[in-house]
Amino acid sequence: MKDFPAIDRKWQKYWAENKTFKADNHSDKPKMYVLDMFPYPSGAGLHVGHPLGYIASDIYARYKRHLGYNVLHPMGYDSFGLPAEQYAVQTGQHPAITTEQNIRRYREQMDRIGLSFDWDREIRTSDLKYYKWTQWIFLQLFKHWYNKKTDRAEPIEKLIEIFEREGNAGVEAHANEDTPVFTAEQWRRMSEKEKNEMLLKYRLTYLAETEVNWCPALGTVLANDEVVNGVSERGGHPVYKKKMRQWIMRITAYAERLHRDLDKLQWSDSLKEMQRNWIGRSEGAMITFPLKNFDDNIEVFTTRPDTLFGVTFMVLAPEHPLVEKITAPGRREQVEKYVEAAKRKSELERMAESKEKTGEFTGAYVLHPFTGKEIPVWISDYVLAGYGTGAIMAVPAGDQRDWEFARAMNIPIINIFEEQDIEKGANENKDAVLINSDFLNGLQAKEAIPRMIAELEKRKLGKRKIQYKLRDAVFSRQRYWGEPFPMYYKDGVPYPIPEKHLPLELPEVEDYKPTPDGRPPLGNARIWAWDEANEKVVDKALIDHKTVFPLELNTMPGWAGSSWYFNRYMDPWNDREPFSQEAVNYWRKVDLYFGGSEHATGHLIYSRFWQKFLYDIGLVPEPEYSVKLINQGMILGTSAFAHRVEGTNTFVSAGLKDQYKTHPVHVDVNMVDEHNALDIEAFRNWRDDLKNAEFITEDDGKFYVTREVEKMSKSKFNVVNPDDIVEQYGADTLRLYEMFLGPIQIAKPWNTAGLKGVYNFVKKFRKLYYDDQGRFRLTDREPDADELRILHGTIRKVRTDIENFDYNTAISAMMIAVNELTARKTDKRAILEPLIVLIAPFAPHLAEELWELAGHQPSVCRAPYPEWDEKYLQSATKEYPVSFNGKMRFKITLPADASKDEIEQAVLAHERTAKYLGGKQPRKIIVVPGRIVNIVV
RNA sequence: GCUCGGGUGGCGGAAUUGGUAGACGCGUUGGACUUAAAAUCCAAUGGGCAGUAAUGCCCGUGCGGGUUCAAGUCCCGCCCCGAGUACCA
Repeated sequence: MKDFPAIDRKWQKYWAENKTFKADNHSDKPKMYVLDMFPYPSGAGLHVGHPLGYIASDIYARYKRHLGYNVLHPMGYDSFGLPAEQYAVQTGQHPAITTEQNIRRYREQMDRIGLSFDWDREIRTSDLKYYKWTQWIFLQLFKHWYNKKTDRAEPIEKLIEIFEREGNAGVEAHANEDTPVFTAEQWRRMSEKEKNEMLLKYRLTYLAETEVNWCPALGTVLANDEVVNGVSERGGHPVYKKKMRQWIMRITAYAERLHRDLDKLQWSDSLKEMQRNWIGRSEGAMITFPLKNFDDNIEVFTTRPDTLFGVTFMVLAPEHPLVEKITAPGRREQVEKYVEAAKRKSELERMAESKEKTGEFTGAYVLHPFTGKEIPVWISDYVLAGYGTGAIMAVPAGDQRDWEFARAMNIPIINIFEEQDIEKGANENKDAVLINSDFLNGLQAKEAIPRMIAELEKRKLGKRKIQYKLRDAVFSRQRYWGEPFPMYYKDGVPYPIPEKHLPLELPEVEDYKPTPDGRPPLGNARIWAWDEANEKVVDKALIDHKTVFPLELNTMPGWAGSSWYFNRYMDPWNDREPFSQEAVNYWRKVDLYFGGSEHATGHLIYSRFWQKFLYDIGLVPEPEYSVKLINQGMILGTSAFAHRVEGTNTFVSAGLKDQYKTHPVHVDVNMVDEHNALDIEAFRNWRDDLKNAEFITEDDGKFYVTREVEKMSKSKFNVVNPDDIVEQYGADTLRLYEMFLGPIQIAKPWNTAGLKGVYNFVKKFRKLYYDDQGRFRLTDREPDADELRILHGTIRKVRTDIENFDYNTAISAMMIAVNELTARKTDKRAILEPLIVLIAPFAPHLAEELWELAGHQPSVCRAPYPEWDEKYLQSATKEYPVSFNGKMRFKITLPADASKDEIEQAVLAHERTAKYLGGKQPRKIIVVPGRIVNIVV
């Protein structure tokens, strides 16, 4: 018998040479698209946690191939990214080289696990042939606008036509807030520059001076999902608000559809909920408050228009554009000081101080739209500039934050709720009955809100409004290692490079750092200007020339390439379009997507947005590319700790540590055995400072460590490398064990000791096919009823479990079957051959080996799963509901072909029946043809 | 704080959605084989009580109530853990 690693190598080589997993774009078989989120190839390589999702999807893909599907199961690399660039800054090595090395390592590790990818379709986002089309899609976004009337993206030419015909008054678009109204005549009189600037306010990707998350340490802006708790997700550096001219994606145009279509998705509740929260849809009203002594109004958004009569003050965000204009001369100094201070604070500081409410009175007043009463206008940083209008109507009786502010600033509070004590806090309960509220008196929020909105709309004081938390996504990064924007600037206005000249290739630079004057790294590129007349990239020294213009210096963010890659896999060789209509109409969408939930508010929302855009412009046939998604949970590390006696170089074993004052030290898990005993010699040699360490051992002379579950990471010395496992036990054992650990959706700790169980199973499984002399042997004898029951019961269980991704219980079922068949010394082909196919998705290497030994063509891909169903139907078990006097009481499980007598006997024997009848004999037991058992008492 | 998950042996986890709780695996204990160890195989393994024994009984799914012939599963009220989010008006 060959050892397992030898079998692995044999079949991995076979699959690669025969392109066993090549998917065809033309097939009569039903199609199945199984996709993993592609990885960023980092320098550290894969640890045992990474392949979890790949193994899970691989099992599904292989299983579906057995069932006769044409399976598309591709893999690639999200290969633009920060680490390669940071490495380049330090060493001067081109990021492409680092990336190439890392990819090679990833590929090697994936191959060793026996993953059935169609490598002919491999894509890399940093590949010229790929990012050509990322740039192309960017240009399409630039060339489209969002028409609210048709609720979809439309070509910008159509908008220009409308402008020329009738101006923009009748246009309902998702456009910038500050877009002025103009007539057709005004439009025609605009200069080219003015026209372009106007159109920019409508385009789905636009250039705008906006407040962005600026991270000085990384030298770049960050999208909202890249800022976590006020610091950068990568590196944890402080993040500040800063105004910059940036490319922005108008994702808010799709907010409603992104929200609405979540209902169509078979994602986990938590994932959908995360996206819902991120989109943050809330229904309410826009209300206009006229300013006293000014021509302007203050507009606010509120979800509680019913509390309008409780307003006692207004609050503007410090950044609100009206602040400067309306501040009274006597208040100017304090207000300016407050605004300055707010600007200087980092996100983190602003959050840290969130407990205490601060603010300043502007000296201005608005008039209450119904009562006409004067209401003071304040500024405070508890109102966010980026949400709603950046201004609120404050109702201290109904909103806790307003209540706190009112208390802090000594502003009066009007109670507008019946029988509610608002001495200690606001009443946010919507069931409270309104008082002091004119025509709303006596109503609850449920009726009062629509009443108030109707009244506001009637009097033209406000209107119904749906507000989203989702903001337009900043798309510019001040980095080198990303897709260049195919844009150049003429007269300060952006122009696209003609599509036929794509890709705009990333230029060489001498230095990957930003330029000395603070421009992005592409500022270091010499050949980086666009010659409009000759339509080519030229030396930027020529920029003085009339037809040569500067190119964009920013690059696209990491999520650009990952927002459409799933479509590219369908037709990755295409160099005339991103993918052919034929291919995309055949594969349509991803049938099953595997990935981590950490992408909920990043990749998974941006890619849905791009898919909807591509759908609008007729490039893809589905508005959602991934209806079914499985989130695999993380595999955690089990860290080991030795306990050092404080102030000494003496370590004390776990059982004795309570007798000393100690602190824990991470120990490399590879130096600890499965009983938690430490290899003291290895530990001493691990680091210089441990050479002379002393050890207080336990009575058995051993030194024990303590264990704790943490994230798997190099710095915690708890990383387990899949290569080591594969080398020792074979790939099949690793695959089975990762799946056996628990449900794939749940985070669970890795424990190498448990491997033994599945390794035994793999060995036992193989042993079934060999006689006592170690010869492969299958006989053609007829199987008996027991053997058939075991086989088909297992087939049923494993099949339903795979369909539900309950791989751990599927493996349990196979373990039971193998134990039972071993006990019976089964050697029949009719039983053991189907079993090979059953285990093949989990343990493909062993399955191939046995399948070949059994005399079949290699590659179990064409094994006849469906044929077995009939046999299964004959021998499977069924559930029989049992009722007492017609009322259903319980169910018994028996073979599907059980006779009437057998069922009667089973019911009588059933312990619970006897219990329920209290020892009485049933008058009669009726077994009805519909397989319902009725007991007449 | 809010939202969504989840609490089952020493451990990872099962339980066909209201029907014999603890499948399967690890670990542990005992046994077989062996000069010995490893490997392998067999048996036991939630807790308690009674019995020489086969076996029988009681208690047990975070806590307290409830519905039901029957609750890990459903309802009400708590406690704890995890994830996301954070002054979103």
